[in-house]
Amino acid sequence: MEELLETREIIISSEKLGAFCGVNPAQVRKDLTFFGEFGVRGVGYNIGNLLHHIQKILATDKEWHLCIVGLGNLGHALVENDNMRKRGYNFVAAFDIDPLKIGTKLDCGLTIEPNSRISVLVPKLKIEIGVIATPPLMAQGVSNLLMSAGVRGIYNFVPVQVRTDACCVVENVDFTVKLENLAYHIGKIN
Amino acid sequence: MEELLETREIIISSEKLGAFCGVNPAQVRKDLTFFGEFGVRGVGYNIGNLLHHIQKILATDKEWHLCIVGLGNLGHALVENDNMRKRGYNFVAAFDIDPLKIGTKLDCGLTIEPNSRISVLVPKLKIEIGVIATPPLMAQGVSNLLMSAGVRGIYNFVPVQVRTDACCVVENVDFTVKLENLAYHIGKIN
DNA sequence: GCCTGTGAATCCATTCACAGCT
DNA sequence: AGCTGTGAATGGATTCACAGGC
Repeated sequence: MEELLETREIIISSEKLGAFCGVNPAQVRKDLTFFGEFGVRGVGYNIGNLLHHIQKILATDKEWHLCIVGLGNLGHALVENDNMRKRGYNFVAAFDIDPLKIGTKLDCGLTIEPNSRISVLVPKLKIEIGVIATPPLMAQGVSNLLMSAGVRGIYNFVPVQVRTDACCVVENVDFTVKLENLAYHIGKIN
Repeated sequence: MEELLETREIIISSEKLGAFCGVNPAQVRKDLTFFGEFGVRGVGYNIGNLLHHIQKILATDKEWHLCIVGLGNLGHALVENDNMRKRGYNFVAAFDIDPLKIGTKLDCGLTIEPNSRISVLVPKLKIEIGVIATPPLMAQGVSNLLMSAGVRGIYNFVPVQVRTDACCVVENVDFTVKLENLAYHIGKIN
């Protein structure tokens, strides 16, 4: 989306927007009007303006504070991932229970804290989203810690279903799901 | 799903199956009958039998050969991930261009090979799926290499849209998509 | 009686087509 | 004339409800 700003155009039609991301122009308009009227009839959508509104809607106009729990390879990969940072998702704390890891400084500047500090650091650093990449058995316990510390959402990379209360949203990631898609499609072709 | 095998039950009803994964019982039946008649009227579905059929359908009854390209933190996390291995997705080769990494032995037993060996190792090891976790600029080049080497699917962890020919399926992973979901929901609540 | 398999009914998302604004 | 916003039409997926087999 940001790419569009780099073209010299100021205005874009639902037609072009649709072509750009592979959907029907009517779809684009329906979706957009669900949130408000951002276009001008007979003209189109102001790109900068539209982007601003979308950011508002997706709440990507603000900077989010995240923490990572569990610094195995995956945990590391996530904290160092600057794609997230670029989009406004900033890791401001890192937790683990391994005494060997605690105190270690990460490339991104964070120092690994013990899980026991979750309850104090989450409120202090205004952490809204907890990302978990722990061993499976720890996932539920860590989630509970995060929730009672006041986290509003949990991004779960552990292949385990995590139970939460209503005030906390969960998104699960399971790498094998998309692999199954691939496998299914490949299997169908031959 | 496998978890169900561990319960003492042998037979399960569409009702319970639905409850188990949060869908309507009729949905369960419709979906299953699409592929065949696996249940017994008045009784239910034999769990072991059903699992077998599903594995057949999803082609998870066979062992898949994968390779990883790009061994940063994420690449490491993926190859070492035994959740994939358990489900039949086995990494049988690892590639990188960094001369410092080439020749290194990974915990999983693989030795990192230079990208230049992709074209020979993919056919030799019968690799069907290539997983890419390289820097963004390399992603397209690596994909081309993989495709011409005969890979049937690409699992793309790089935040870049990769073009492929029809004979090759792509699945893209972007960690920020689910973060946007979280952010949107959290934003709506308060 | 119980639970599957399935046509019919319902719901929801996508698309069409046009009225209305610039 | 051009393009948005939107009711109406379409189509696909979900759910209902019951016939058929255990």
